[in-house]
Amino acid sequence: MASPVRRSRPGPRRALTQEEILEATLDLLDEGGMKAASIRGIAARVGVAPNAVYTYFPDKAAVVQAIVEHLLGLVDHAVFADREVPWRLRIEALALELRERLTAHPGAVNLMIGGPMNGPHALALNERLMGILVDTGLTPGDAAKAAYLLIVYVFGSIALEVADSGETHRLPPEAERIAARQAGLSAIPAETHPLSAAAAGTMAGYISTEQFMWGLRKVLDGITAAPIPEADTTKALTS
Amino acid sequence: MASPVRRSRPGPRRALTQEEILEATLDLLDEGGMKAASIRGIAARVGVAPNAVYTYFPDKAAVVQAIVEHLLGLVDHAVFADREVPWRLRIEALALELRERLTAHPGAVNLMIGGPMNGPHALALNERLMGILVDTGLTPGDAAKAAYLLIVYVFGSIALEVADSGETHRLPPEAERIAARQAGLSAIPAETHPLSAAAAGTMAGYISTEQFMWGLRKVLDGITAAPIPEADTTKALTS
DNA sequence: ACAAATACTGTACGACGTACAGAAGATTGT
DNA sequence: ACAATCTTCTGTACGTCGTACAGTATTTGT
Repeated sequence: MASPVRRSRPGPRRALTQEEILEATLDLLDEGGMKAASIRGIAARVGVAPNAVYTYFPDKAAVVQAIVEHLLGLVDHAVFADREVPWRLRIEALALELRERLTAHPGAVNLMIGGPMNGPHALALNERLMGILVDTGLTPGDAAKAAYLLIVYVFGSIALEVADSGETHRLPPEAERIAARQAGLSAIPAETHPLSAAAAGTMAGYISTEQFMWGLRKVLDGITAAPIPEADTTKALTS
Repeated sequence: MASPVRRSRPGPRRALTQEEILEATLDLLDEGGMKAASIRGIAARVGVAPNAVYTYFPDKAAVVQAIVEHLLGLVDHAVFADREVPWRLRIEALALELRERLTAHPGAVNLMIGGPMNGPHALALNERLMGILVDTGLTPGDAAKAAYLLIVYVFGSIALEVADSGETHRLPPEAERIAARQAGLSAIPAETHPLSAAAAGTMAGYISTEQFMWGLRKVLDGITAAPIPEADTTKALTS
């Protein structure tokens, strides 16, 4: 064993902390989008030479991963542990919280989808979701599958939502984005796409909170619904 | 009006086509991942100077967008138009087809989530899904919402699946990826995360076809399930 | 034959991630 | 107290990226 607790090692004191770098990165991400969050930009903002960042993180991918973890850590799971609250409410609140936290930093969402979500906070989220789901009587196996289904839905919604606004670093208000979609969708030719043309109004709201909640409730309905026996089409498809 | 059909304009004949460039890009994407699909790499592969690519596309973003459209275009929607087939089967087959087409090019999936999916093929997919859903008796409004729910689920699943494997340009076989996840998840501490630790086996299969189909069926169950009246928690949440 | 329009090449710029070498600073053993 | 040692940072540099600019070659319509 080496020295059990090394209070300090020889060498100058660090001018920064990992947190300071992450804060700076998040600021840059919010102000200028993904392309502004460069190693050189981060270094400039915290006032060091570009390569000094490599003292704190081995490479840029590590910074990105840490940012993702940092953001997931902002979600206070404990709030949703109260078993007095109906379980659907707990999940809906957790999903909304996640959506708010993440859409506040659109640039970071793309980074999140760019790599595996293995970190401790991602695991904690899984544990929290499973905890709520087993309370409903689901078996651990089904609870895990349902937890992932919810994760896929929430993160998929968020990813498609921020992607819809393109490279913007700060999402415009929801009403504005819906109006922009409305304008774009008004050009749908009714001859070739009658259904979409008729539902253009609804489609403009694909990225709305209302659609998010609607879909979430359908997912929750599906999780609790009795299985449909004749719907097992596995054999027909994998032939 | 200018000349209605300009067969050819002055200037040398083009040495390439947009399709050739897209093919080359897709090849590079498959061989070397996102970072290999550079303008310079594409140009080298088709045998021109880097900036010659700008004759066919205004910038790299346009190439990316075209790639996404190209991939979506590979999905043959017409196959799923047959109303004789049960609607759940049609949607499941369409979802599986999409998943297969897209996971075949993991590098392209990240690009897809990076920008809005406005193209004609994305719209065609929406129209196709709505067509199947209105066949079940859904109103056009609900059909649109349900179509987007399905899109979110399918693309979210795919995005998380390819993200789980990191930067690999070609996805390893499913069994291999599951085993890798299993190994990683075996380190979950049972004291702090008892549920996850107990369900590690199921969690390893989060990226499996089985989980994909399980979730899809739950979503379909949710879409067809009778609404749960007391589950309307909107007021409690938006207070 | 000539002028106009187009497709390409050559070159170059700024920004990126990051490797390498060296200088400055803080702690340790003596 | 001093020197050895280890760490943190700076300076510099390399290779790669997207792409702007100017020039050259090729095809067309007149």
